[in-house]
Amino acid sequence: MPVTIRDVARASGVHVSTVSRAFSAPHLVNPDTRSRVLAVAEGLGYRPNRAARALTTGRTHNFGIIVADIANPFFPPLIKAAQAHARSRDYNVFVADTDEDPQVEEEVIQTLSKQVDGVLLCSPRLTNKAIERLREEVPFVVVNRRIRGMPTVLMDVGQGASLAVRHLTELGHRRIALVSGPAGSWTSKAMHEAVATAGADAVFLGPNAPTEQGGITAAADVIASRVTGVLAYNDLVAIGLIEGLSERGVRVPEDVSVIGVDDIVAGRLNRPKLTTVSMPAAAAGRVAVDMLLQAVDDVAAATVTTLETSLVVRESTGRART
Amino acid sequence: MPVTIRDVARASGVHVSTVSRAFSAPHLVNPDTRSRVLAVAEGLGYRPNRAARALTTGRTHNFGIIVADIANPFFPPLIKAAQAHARSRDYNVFVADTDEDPQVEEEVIQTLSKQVDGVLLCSPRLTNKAIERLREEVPFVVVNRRIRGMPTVLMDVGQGASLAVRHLTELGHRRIALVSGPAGSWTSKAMHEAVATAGADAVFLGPNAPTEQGGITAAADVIASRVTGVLAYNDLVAIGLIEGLSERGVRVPEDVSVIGVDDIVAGRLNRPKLTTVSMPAAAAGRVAVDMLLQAVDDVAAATVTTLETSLVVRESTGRART
DNA sequence: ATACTTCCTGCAACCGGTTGCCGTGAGGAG
DNA sequence: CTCCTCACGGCAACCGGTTGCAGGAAGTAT
Repeated sequence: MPVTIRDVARASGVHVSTVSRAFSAPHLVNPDTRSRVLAVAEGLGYRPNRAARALTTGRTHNFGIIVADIANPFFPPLIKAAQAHARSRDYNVFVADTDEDPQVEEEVIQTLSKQVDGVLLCSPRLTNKAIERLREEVPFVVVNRRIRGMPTVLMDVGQGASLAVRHLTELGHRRIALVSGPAGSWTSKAMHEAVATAGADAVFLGPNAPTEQGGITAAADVIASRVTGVLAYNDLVAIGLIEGLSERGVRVPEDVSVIGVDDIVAGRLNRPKLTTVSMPAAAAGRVAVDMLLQAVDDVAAATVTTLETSLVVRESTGRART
Repeated sequence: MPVTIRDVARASGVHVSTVSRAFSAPHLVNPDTRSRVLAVAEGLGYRPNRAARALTTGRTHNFGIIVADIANPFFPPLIKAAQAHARSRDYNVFVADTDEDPQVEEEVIQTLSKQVDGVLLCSPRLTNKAIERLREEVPFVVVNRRIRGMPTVLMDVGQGASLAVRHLTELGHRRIALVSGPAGSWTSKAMHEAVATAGADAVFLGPNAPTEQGGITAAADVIASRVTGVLAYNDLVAIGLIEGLSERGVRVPEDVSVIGVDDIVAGRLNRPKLTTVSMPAAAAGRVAVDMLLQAVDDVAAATVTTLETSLVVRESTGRART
């Protein structure tokens, strides 16, 4: 029922190969013939079948984006930017949610591998080994995780953490806590290292769940540690922490300053408005797609792009009481 | 380089058609042969190419989900649920963001049409006419918009609005405002009608931008209208409204009760925690995929599924002052 | 022993495009 | 006028699978 290239050929009195070339190799066909063919195609409502084309060209013009949890507010802006950028390059994108399950992640990569030219792995949960192996089947670009020899886009949370600590010390805070996230994540490590070397008197609290509840729970530890400035693993934790502190009569920012990471919408809506390390998620999405486009024809390239983060000062940080 | 069905055939000494059947029609091949073929395939790391398969079967085993804005917190849970459900039925999903642009929406549908078995249109911005036309090319299921003769999943905001109004009247509020959203949206109309017939003394304020800023701006109108209960177009508006009211010295819920719609994360994080009409987004995603699966082989079906909403009472509503 | 099933497998066409190769005819050079 | 070049477009094979058809082998009924 759908109109194919042969219908167009028949209707315009040329061979299918000519129709094909009219679309994908214009310089090889007489301008008059071409415009006639295009007119007929238009009239018939013909659209080239990309899947069929992929069969011979080996280019699907599709990408895959794999994330652990679409509903995590950190990812949608990244996906949105990546998708928009891909579209501008005439690529469509599959999006798959692995529900934090490495097993699912592997399966998804498998089923996607033949229908895409490359995959964006956002904070993958698979082991390095598994990723190396799957790389044989489809090109990857990894976001927010360091894997040797693989094209990578990193958002420099370490640098962001330094910014945050500097901001706190400039406000006069001497004792600072890092309320960290799950043990062993790349992000946690980078933050830990940055805070440790930032030259302040630092205490490390955690691991904690990377959620609002994790922050609420951590409030007691923060109070016990007698710090006046806190850098939280992410905005959700920061928001929970502020809530936990206020339940215990500690005020933000009057008594304790709190900084989050991610700059999600909820932080801007929070009262006090959250001071936070803003992640260049949209930029990361675009860069990753660019690297994917490059990886498509130049398999060897294994660049590492590191994106700067920035500090957004709002209302949850203030001068230390003297 | 990737291993094909012919490689497997050669390596296991059978014809390609036998390999094909070993995978997709097991009952047609001798159990011994089958297990031998599967073993060889496994050893070679063979994966059937779904795109190639689609060419002959006419089933791509892909769906498309089209939304106006992935970053709108309402959509990710829906996408997540739809994707997970689709995966359990062995379907992959494309996700496309149209940036609220009907033109882009149409283009995206066009390029996707041949690579998917159906498309989920979430709150489409296209005209009915355009959608009817595109329907010729690919089956649709429409979410959150009413289009005659088309499979549809609706979340009953009207019923949710009734719930909200009833909650307010039970708390003793006599004058109620509906702070509506953009003019002409299906949602706005449904809410308007529900509030108008809910039997309270109602005033209608708007149209407003469906954002936090829209809510802040509407605060003045709300105060001027001397209501004590408000139903906002969505949670963002409600949060903005609460902020706008508090800037003007009006307290929530002591002076005015506010109810939102959507139940986004930010509402739960807000202070006061937002009372809201919760939308069954995940259920909608699952149901929509089920309808899509059905539409794939039974083009005629044009069911309308309406999902109930529920009221989540938190802290932004309270008893009217007597 | 013959005829009829049933089960299994091979053959080859086909899905919708792409592309290397070749033939044709027009135009330019000599 | 002849020869060469080259732009154009047709032919057919191919991409990786699927599937209707047919045929051979084995089993069963007569």
